[in-house]
Amino acid sequence: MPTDKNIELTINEGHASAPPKAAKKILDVAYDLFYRRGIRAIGVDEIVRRAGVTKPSLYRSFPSKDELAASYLRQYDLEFWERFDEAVDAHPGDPRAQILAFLTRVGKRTQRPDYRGCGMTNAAVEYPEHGHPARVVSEANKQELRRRLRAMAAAMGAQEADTLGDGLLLLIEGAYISGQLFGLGGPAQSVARNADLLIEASLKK
Amino acid sequence: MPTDKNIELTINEGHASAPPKAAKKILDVAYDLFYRRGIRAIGVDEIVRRAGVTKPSLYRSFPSKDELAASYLRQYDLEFWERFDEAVDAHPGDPRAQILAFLTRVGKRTQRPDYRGCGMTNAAVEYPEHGHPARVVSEANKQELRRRLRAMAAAMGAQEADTLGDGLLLLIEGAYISGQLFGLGGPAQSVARNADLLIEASLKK
DNA sequence: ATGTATACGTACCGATCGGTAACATTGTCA
DNA sequence: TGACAATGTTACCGATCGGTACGTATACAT
Repeated sequence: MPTDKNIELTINEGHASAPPKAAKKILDVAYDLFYRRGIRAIGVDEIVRRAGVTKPSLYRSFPSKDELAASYLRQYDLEFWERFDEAVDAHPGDPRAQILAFLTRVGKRTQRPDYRGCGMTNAAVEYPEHGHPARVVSEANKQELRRRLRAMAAAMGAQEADTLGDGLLLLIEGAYISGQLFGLGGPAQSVARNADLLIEASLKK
Repeated sequence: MPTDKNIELTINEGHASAPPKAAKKILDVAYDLFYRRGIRAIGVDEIVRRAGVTKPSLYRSFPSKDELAASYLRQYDLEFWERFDEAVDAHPGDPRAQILAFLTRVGKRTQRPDYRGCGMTNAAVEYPEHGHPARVVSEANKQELRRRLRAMAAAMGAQEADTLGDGLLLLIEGAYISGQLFGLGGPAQSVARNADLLIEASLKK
């Protein structure tokens, strides 16, 4: 009598001998399709077809397509913070280097041929209605990102720490969007350089 | 035997005594709905219903929903450059003041309760497929914006003019997205201040 | 062996999607 | 009055949308 399969699925995983559950295959396929082509653009039929399962299997693990989309974003959230913390951990006690390491990697990813930006950002654009399950996850992720960027700006000793933190967030969001708008050679490749200039200007007395 | 009603509609308009054409009502309603709620989220039935016309009228003036979306964006493009040039014309020969005037107004607009970002940017997120009619218009708009920002950065005398122009574009796109993600009090309100800092840093020898 | 619970599939639902065929009505200008 | 173009009306199309009722297969415990 599972109360919430989606959550169970994220905390469970990897019993070594457990057969590949249908829910996992569904979420994996949904992740890929939702991210690459958009949530509204993908129907549940295509998801179950490519996952090699049937529709009732989807609706036994996920209460609705909207909730499946929210589960996709929760998974995205996990992997996002892995990437973020990887850059942070690489430069202990040096927030400026942490930011630049993160943005250097973002800038590189945006130059990949089929880069599709940030799944969180894209979902918020697709679902402007407040309270939509997917949007709720997206907003929470961005709030937390903003909080951390402002904290890092303060740790750098910026005079207007909140302004700098927000400025970095604007550059990041701009890189996500420009990456998928311009493709190779687009403005997103200079996100780290511009962040560095902005930080420099914000630290100057 | 109209070859292209959409274009005729933008160059015509305003015969004073002409009865309000169906095509105009359709485009006006589509503009509002597509911008506020998204293109994929709105069906043609809702458009014609709210426009007080019928579906055949829509398809007599627009070959498809995708082309209607493209027409909406062409209209958006016109109004966008009106706003942009308004800021430019207010400060002749002073590109830095032009940028800041434009960004100050963008920052203010992002703080409105139901701000929905840039119609161009949103359309590109909704339609990642290359060659989609809506995306084509959106990409052209952004290419031109990039070109102008880089030219203005060069006119300011920035050492890395292209880097600064691209940095300003990143801030702008970030403001569009953050405006609809965070609502009131979001990071987009500081876009002009951050742009000013970035420009300052880029001009310093 | 038999009950029981879980996992899965077949087949279907009403609603809506974008788009069209065929015809009636209107206003304008000659 | 007649011709024409624009719009409206009604009804329809096949495809797809998200979602479900219901039967079946499998595994395990007793």
